Amino acid sequence: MARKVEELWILGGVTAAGKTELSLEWAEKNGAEIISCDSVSFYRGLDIGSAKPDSREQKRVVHHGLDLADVSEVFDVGQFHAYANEVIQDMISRGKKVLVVGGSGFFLHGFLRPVVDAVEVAQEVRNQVKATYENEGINALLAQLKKHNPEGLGHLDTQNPLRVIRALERCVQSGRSLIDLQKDFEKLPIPYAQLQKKMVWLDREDDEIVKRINLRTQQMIEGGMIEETQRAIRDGMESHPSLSQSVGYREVIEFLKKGGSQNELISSIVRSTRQLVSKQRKWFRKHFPAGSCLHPGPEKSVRPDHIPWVAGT
RNA sequence: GGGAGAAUAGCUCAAUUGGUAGAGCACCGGUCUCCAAAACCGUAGGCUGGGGGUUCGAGUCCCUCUUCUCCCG
Repeated sequence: MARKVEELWILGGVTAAGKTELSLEWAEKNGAEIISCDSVSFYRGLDIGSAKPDSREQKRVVHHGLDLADVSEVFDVGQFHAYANEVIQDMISRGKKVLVVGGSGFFLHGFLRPVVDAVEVAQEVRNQVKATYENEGINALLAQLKKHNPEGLGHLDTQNPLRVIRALERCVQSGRSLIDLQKDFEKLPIPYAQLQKKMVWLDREDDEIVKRINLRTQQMIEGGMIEETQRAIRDGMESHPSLSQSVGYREVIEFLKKGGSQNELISSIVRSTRQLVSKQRKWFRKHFPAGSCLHPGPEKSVRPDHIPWVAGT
């Protein structure tokens, strides 16, 4: 008698492809709860610009992964997966199906492969490395890194300040070399291995996506995204290292500072949203299983019972 | 009608006294172990508005045509 294997349903997809509606329909029919995997929807107050499911939609299906942090604090992939792990255990113990929905590649990656190790960098180390970078530049960081890594820096992108900062933090914190840390990292087990992953990602023809992005951006601005951004700024979003650079909010912040017409604002948001879609497509093609791209025709929606789920690893 | 200026990559603009056209952005491709909707790297892209002239050599100087902008009537 085989024991029952629980599933982890993962619905990915590019921005504006229609993930939200499809996820609600599928979850309703299957008695699932949803874990949102959207790096901007994690934050309280960022509702319109992140296209967060609204209160009516949240009433249709129980949602997790929304409103977990303030815009002044960083909610990183490690924290997200600590959270997701707990929520998933709980959902399974309550007999609920688990549906992960989102378009944030790096955060989705954490369901498929290890993305964090055990090294927890203390705030003092973080501050110290940051101060060195700000006062002395990236070369000072590389010099320190070389002391910690007589055998070389492995695959580190030495031109990318963020990568170098992260690398040095981990070396200082752990007292170990990058190559050493890398070896341990490679031994980490596949996450959520006890669950059978069922994956699909939603995409649409470019013309169709552009139409949807145009419409949606217009609606966001009319729906109060500028005011939402002003509130978020007041709550400290600008001190957040990546949130203030996120698609849409970045453009509104610039609009608030430099002015300009609303049409220019909208077209700049549309442009960066299209860039995001392009990056997302590349990510899904590379990291999701072959054949897991769901591509409805123009103006078409997908029947939730017709989703061609593909087994993931 | 008269005068002035401009025309260079998809866009905005560079190019010392005339010496085989560069950058930013966009596009396309790629990287990434806790800021990832971020950050970083790379490729490609031009008969320099058309035609003629001067010169060893013209984006650059001269003539002409076209288009656009501004000013005066």
